[in-house]
Amino acid sequence: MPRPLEFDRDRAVVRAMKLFWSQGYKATSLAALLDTMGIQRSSFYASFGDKRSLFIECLKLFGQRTADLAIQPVDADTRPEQLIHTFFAVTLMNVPEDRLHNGCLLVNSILELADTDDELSKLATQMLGYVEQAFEQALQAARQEGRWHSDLSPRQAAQILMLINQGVRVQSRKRTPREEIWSTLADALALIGLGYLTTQETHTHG
Amino acid sequence: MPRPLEFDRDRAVVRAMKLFWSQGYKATSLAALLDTMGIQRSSFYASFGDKRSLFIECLKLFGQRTADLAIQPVDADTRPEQLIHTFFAVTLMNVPEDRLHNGCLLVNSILELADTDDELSKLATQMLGYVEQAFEQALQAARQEGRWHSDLSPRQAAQILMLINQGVRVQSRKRTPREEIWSTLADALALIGLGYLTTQETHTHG
DNA sequence: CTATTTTTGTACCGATTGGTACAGTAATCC
DNA sequence: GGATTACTGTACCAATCGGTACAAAAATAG
Repeated sequence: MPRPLEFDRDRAVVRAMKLFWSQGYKATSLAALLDTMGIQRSSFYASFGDKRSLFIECLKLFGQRTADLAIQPVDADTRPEQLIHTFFAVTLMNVPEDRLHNGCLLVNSILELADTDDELSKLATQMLGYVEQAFEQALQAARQEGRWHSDLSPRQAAQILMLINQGVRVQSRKRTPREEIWSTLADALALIGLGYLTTQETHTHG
Repeated sequence: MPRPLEFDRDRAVVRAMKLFWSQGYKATSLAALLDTMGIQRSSFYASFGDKRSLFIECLKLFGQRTADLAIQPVDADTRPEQLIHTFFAVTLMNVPEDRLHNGCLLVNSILELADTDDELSKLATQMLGYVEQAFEQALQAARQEGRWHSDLSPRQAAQILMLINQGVRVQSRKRTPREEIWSTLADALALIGLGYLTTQETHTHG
């Protein structure tokens, strides 16, 4: 009976996410969202209900994607160095210039909304927590199978890893040169016994 | 001839700074500023010119205060561990609960304004750079006088220190328990050869 | 007193905010 | 065809935004 399918909903959410990612929640106006998503005002409220509701969708999407990257290679012969290396390569190094300067949507949102919208900030914090958990589990597994040795517990190492990760996202939001971020990151990882990166890494811009 | 002095200008700036610090630049309305500063609209524009100009003053004030804390103890017998320890104790640990959750105004501003106001974001980045320079100079001096030994250069260590610092500010903007931040920080510092902190630190709330 | 200047207190401005309402159109099923 | 539903497009809403204008009051100096 009805007019068949909607427009491409998933694409629209991804586009909205990218806009929130670069501009922040408050600074992204509804008009800008409609423009980027390529839909009309009426369709927007019919499909997403609210600017805030859409933002929640975006946070969850971003968090899911990020956590997936941190879990991905769980086969028994990959060393944790490789896991960490891949994570930072995909989310930081092998990323186009403009996306690099966006930092991390979760970190950005936590800082922006900590005092104005606790609920949203908490959600972003929670999503980032999943990433830290993924780190910890990977290190835990690696330790049990003798693929990682350190004085630190997996928990401790994961926490420091998240500290470093957050620091890097701030660093990339400034316009710090790629190579400087990379080399500092490499130095820091080496200290936790997760050294692996070299400064001669290829820069594949996607 | 004229009506004598103004109101207390410095106090007003400090109050504005605290508001920006907790809420961010965009989320802080002029009405809220006037209320906190205790002045009238007309006086505001006469004394500060602009919301943006006032914010610049606040960034510089905050940056100056923070950098001073990082330079302060330069006498020849203080070890860099003590310098770092004091820095984090004063700016993180011995701080009232509400202020802890504000994070760092510079970091907050860099993230919030990176895409909407390059000039402000650059300014915040610059002020934070002074802090990193202070770290580096302290480590440089300490190394020359044999008070610090590490495989890392002072530059490298200062960069990692800033990475950790930024990570900690994000961590405190989430509502991570004080003790957890502190212990992770202690673990991280120990790795750069700047271990000093203990988890039994006194919590002096000012 | 008068002159000068900085306050206070309102009133107002155009622009933009997120959100609602609704008429018209197009695409499907029966 | 008619019924139903999802779209486009526009008009509109109250609220808030940062900023300006200006009259009245208050505090100094002479």
